[in-house]
This record gives sequence, C-alpha cells and structure tokens, in this order.
Amino acid sequence: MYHYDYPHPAITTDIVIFTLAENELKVLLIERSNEPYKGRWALPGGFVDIDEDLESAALRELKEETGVTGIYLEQLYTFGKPNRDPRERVISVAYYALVPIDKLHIKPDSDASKAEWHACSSLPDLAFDHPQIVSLARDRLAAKMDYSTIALHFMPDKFTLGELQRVYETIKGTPLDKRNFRKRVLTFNGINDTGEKRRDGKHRPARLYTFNTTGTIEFIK
Amino acid sequence: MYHYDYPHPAITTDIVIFTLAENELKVLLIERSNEPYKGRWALPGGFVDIDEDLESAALRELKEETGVTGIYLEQLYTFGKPNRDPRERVISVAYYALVPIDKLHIKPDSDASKAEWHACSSLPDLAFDHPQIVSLARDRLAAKMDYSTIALHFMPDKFTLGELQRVYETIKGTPLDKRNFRKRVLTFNGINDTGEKRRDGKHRPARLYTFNTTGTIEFIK
DNA sequence: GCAAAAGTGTTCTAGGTACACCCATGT
DNA sequence: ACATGGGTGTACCTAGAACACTTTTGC
Repeated sequence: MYHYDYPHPAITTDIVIFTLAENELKVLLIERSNEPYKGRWALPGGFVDIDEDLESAALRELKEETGVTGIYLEQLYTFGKPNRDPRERVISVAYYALVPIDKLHIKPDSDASKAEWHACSSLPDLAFDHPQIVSLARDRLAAKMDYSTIALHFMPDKFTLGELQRVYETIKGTPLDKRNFRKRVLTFNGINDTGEKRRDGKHRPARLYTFNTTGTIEFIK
Repeated sequence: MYHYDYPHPAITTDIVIFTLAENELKVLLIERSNEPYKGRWALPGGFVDIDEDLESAALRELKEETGVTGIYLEQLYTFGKPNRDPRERVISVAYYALVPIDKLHIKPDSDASKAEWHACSSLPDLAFDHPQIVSLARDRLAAKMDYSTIALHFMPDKFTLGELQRVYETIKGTPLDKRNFRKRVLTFNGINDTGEKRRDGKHRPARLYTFNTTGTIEFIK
C-alpha cells in the first residue's frame, strides 16, 4: 500500500504502432481481456513504473507487443480528461511508432491477449478515447510525410525506389509521378545507393538503397 | 490520506508564457519560495487536481499568474524522467502560451511569490529541467512562425502592419522586406482592415487591422 | 522643409509540376 | 516477342526574393 496526502492519478503510455502491409497503413490493436471494455479493441499500452522513464515505458510496451526494438518512436500527446478511464483517474502519454515492413512478422501475439494489425481505413470500435489518439497519430504522420524523411522508417535495410514510392502513395493516398519522386528523394541526405541490385520478377533489376537511420528524422525544405 | 496498491506519480503542468516587450521575446518566471531550488527561477506551474482536465489546470495557472484569459495555449510535451524532481516522482505536462503585447501589464505578481518577465536571450539558471522545457517551447514557436499564423496571437485587438512586422523580426531575429512581408500576411485568412487609422508620431498614419482569433491558428503554405 | 514611418509593383530566380520513351529481365 | 516494372531529361509555371520611390504626418 502506498500513501499520499493528495490523490494521485495513474499514468499509462499508449502506443499507436503503424506499419504498412498489403498496400495499407495498419495499426496494431489488442483485444481487451478484462473490464472495462472487455472484448473491445484497444491500443497497446500499460502503466508506467514508478522509476521508469516515459519513453522507456513506451519502448517496453512496444517490445512486449511486437518484439521489435530500435525503431522510430515519438511522443504524440498527453490525454488526461478526468473520466477517460472509468476505473480511476488515468493520464495517458501517447506515443507513436513506425515498424519497418520486414519486421512485422515477429510476434504480434505476446501474452494471452490477442493482438492484430488493422487497416486504418476500417478500424473497429475502440475502447477509451483511443479513436482520438489514433486519429491524432494519423494526422501527425501525414503532416510529417511532407516535411521530413519519416517515411524512410517504414523501409527495410535495403529497398528499391519503387518500394519507397509505393509507401508514399499508400500513406498519402494519391499516385505520384515517378521521375519527380525520384529526383526529390535522391536529394535527401542519408539515402545511398548500395551498388547492389535485386532481381524479383520478369523485369529489369532494381537498384537497392539504404538509409542512415540514426533513429531520427531529417527536416527538408 | 489516499491509498493505492501501486505507487503513483504526481502530475504537474508547467507553462512557458511568452510575450514580447521592448523588442524582445520574454518568458514569465517565478522565484521559488520553497525547497527544492528555493530562490531559483522556475516556470509557473503546479499540481493538477484529481478531477481537473490537464488543459484546465494550465489555464488556471495561467490566470493565477498573469490574470489573462482567452489567449493561445497549446500542449508542448510531457517531461517524465524519474529524477527530475528530488521530492517524488513528478511528471510534468508542459504547455506554452502567448500573451498579447497589450495584456501583459495586468498582474505578474499574484501570490506571495515574485514573478518577472525575463528576456529569452538572457535567462537565469532555472530550476528542475525547466531549461529544456523553455528551449523546446522556443523551438516550437520558431517552427510555427514559418507555417502558421501563430504570431498573430501576440497582437492586440487592433494593430498596424508595421507592428506585426516588428513582431516577426524580433522572434526570427532577422530583418524582413516590407513589401514582401505585407504581400504575404495580407493573404492570411482572418486579417482584416478596419478602415480606421492610427496617428502616433510625426509620420503618416497607419491602417489598423484585426485578426479573427478563434483561439486557433491557421496553417499556411 | 525635413525627418520618420506608411504605403505600393515589377523583375528575377528557383523549385515544383507535367509529361513519354527506352531498358533489362522472365516466361 | 511480349509483358512487366526500372530507369531517365526537358519545358513550363508559379511562388518567393530582391529591390526604390512616393505619401502623409509632426515638428
């Protein structure tokens, strides 16, 4: 038992974990096995330990749910309406993360609870204020697409420019001109031609590129 | 006394309150009258009540310290390193606010503690992790200057384009071309010519403009 | 009449957009 | 040989940057 002179709220982190699969932007959801909202889908998340940094708590949740580490993670917003959780006052520091396309198979099924990727275009009814959180995360991601290199964090270690263009087209929802797209992304710092090529189909092999992912994003223009 | 099965952190809000005076960007600081950091300067802020929304807590602090209401306020970031406060685990949801030039006289001296405006260019040693908070707030403000109408929230109800240009020049730290500046700001939605003019000195009177401040900012370009 | 800030257009430049064909491979 | 995605250059257009003089007032 812990005692305080004044009432204290509980602190959680919730994470909007994005990935791209089947040419759709997807988020990882957990089916709740306890009340409240038992049986409803919710964002992965949990309580922050009393000696744990907020970002560490988010990284821990991320690892527990997906098994991935070393990916892009950014604080999104803190949600603290007094009745957002029916049990007690809970303030949630929301983060969002980007999982590269090739790392998502690892284990979306850690503990007993069911975890699944859901297309952003058709999400189920979410628990708590999680619809707001997802919505804000999508807005932030869409905005950063225009003025940063954030999209590169969806890419595997080596990728072709065609793959990268499909990522942009999927998130923005519009087709892009191939020549203009290539001119633009090749001006980004950190994109390098490996010299290697990949043959995958009955067409000309594509050059493979890498991105210097220092875990950060670069601002452009 | 309040009891919990698990330890709970305390939650505060800290606010970076900006204004412009004497052609300088300034922030409001409070001299701490209690330990820890007694006698040091710190951001205004305080504990969030258990049934209080985060933004309401920030607005309450803002009103207590400056007497102003209805000004621009935005959540900045949540700071939660385990030892950022030596007393107990304290997580701070930081906000920043913009006080119009003509409203800052009201009362920067609410309770017993001393409150003063300090130029951003020469801040004293701040308590806790407040240097980081101020620094992030300045970065955010500078960034929003480029792609939003946030600067208009520094303006009084009626202002001249010359005054507005000096605000931009002060925050950005560079002189701007008068003709290009006017062309640009007059494309913003919400800026209207009142038809009135102001005479204040031995020169041609200036047109007075207003801004439709719905409390929000508009994104441009 | 002179000092001081308000007010006003045009030219130039650079970055973004539009656009069509050849290349290397698998079947 | 043909289908498939990879790879490349130029012309146009628009938004931002550079730039100088006239107007209205107070003293």
